[in-house]
Amino acid sequence: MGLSIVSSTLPPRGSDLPLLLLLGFRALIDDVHAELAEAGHAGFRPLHGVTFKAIGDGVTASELGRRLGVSKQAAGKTIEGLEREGYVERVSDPGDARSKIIRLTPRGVDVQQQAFKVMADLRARWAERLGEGRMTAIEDALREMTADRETRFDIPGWFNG
Amino acid sequence: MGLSIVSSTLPPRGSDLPLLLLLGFRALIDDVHAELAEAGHAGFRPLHGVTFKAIGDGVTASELGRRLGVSKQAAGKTIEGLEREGYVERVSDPGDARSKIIRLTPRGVDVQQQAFKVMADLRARWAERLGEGRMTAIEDALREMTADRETRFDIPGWFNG
DNA sequence: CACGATCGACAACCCCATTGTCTATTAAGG
DNA sequence: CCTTAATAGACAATGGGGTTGTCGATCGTG
Repeated sequence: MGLSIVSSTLPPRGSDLPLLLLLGFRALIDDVHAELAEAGHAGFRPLHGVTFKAIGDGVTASELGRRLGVSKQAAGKTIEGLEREGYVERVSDPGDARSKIIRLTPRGVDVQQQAFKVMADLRARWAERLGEGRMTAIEDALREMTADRETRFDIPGWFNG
Repeated sequence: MGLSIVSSTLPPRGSDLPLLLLLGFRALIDDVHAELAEAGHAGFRPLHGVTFKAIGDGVTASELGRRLGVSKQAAGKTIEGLEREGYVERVSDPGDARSKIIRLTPRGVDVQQQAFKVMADLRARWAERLGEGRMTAIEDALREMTADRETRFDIPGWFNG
C-alpha cells in the first residue's frame, strides 16, 4: 500500500528532459507575470506575450491569424480583447485601404519593455546562482539544438491539438 | 525600409531565455509525437501526455479535474476522448461505490512506454551532440532552478488564462 | 480595364468548458 | 444506529471562443 506511488511503468532515466524544460519555462513565465501584475498589468496573460511577439512591429489581422495558427476572425477576437485593455490599436494602412495595421500602443510597449527587463533580471539571477559559464552554456546548447526549428507562435493549437 | 525588421523596442540581452526553453521543449515534444504517429498513435496529442501524467496510477474524474485545473465535467469529456481511442478505461472503485477509477489500458501503457523511450533516445542524441557533461549540466541546472516549484498539470488554463 | 486574390466585417454554427442541480454514497459524531 | 456534512458522478442550461461561409471593397497583374 505504501508503495502505491511507485508506478508499474517506470519512466527510464533521461526521459524527463522535456518536463525539465517545461518547468523552467513555466517558472520564468510565472515570475514575469507576477511582476507584471504588481506593475498594474494583472490582466496580462502568457498568451498575450506570444501574441505580442507575433504582432512584432505591426501586422494585419489576417497575417496575425496565420502566425498564431488560427483563423483571422479568431485573431480579430483576441485583438478586441487586447484593444479593450489598451495594449494594441488598429490604424489604417496608408499603403493599402483594405488593411488595418495592428500595433502596440505606448501602454503595450510599456508592458513589453517591463517583461523584457524582468526576463533579463531573472536570467541574471539564474546566472548568479549557476555561474555565468553554466548559464551561457545552457543558452548556447539550446540555441544549437533548436537552430533548425523556426519560431512558431501557434502554441495553444499546437499543444491542445 | 530594409531595416523594418529592427524593432523600435529592442529586447535586451538575456531576455530570450524563456523562448529558448520553450523552443527546446517544443522541439522534443514534436519529435516524440512524430515518432508516436509512425507507431500507430497519430491521434495522440501533447495534451494527452500531461493528462497521462496527471492520471498516474489511477484517479477519479474529480481528482483529475483538480490536477488539470479544470472542472470535473471537463475532465470527464477529455476522458471520453481517450476512452474512445482505447487509451484509458474506467473501472468501479471496489472501495468506494461512488467512484470510478480512470487508468491506462495496455494500449495506453504502450504509448507511454514508447514516449518514454523516444524521449530517452532524443536525450541521448542531444547528449551526443553537446557532450554528456554539458547535457547533465543543463539537467542539473534546470532541476536546481525549479526545485522549489511543484509540478503542475494545468497547462492550457495556465497559458491561455 | 478586367480578373483573381486578399482584406476586414458580419452571420450562423459548433465545440468545449463552465456553473448549477440532482441522487447515491461515504465519513464523522452524537 | 441515525443524523448530518462532504463528495462522486450524471444531467441540464449557459456562455465564450473558435470555425466556416459570405459579402463588398480594394489591390495587383496582365
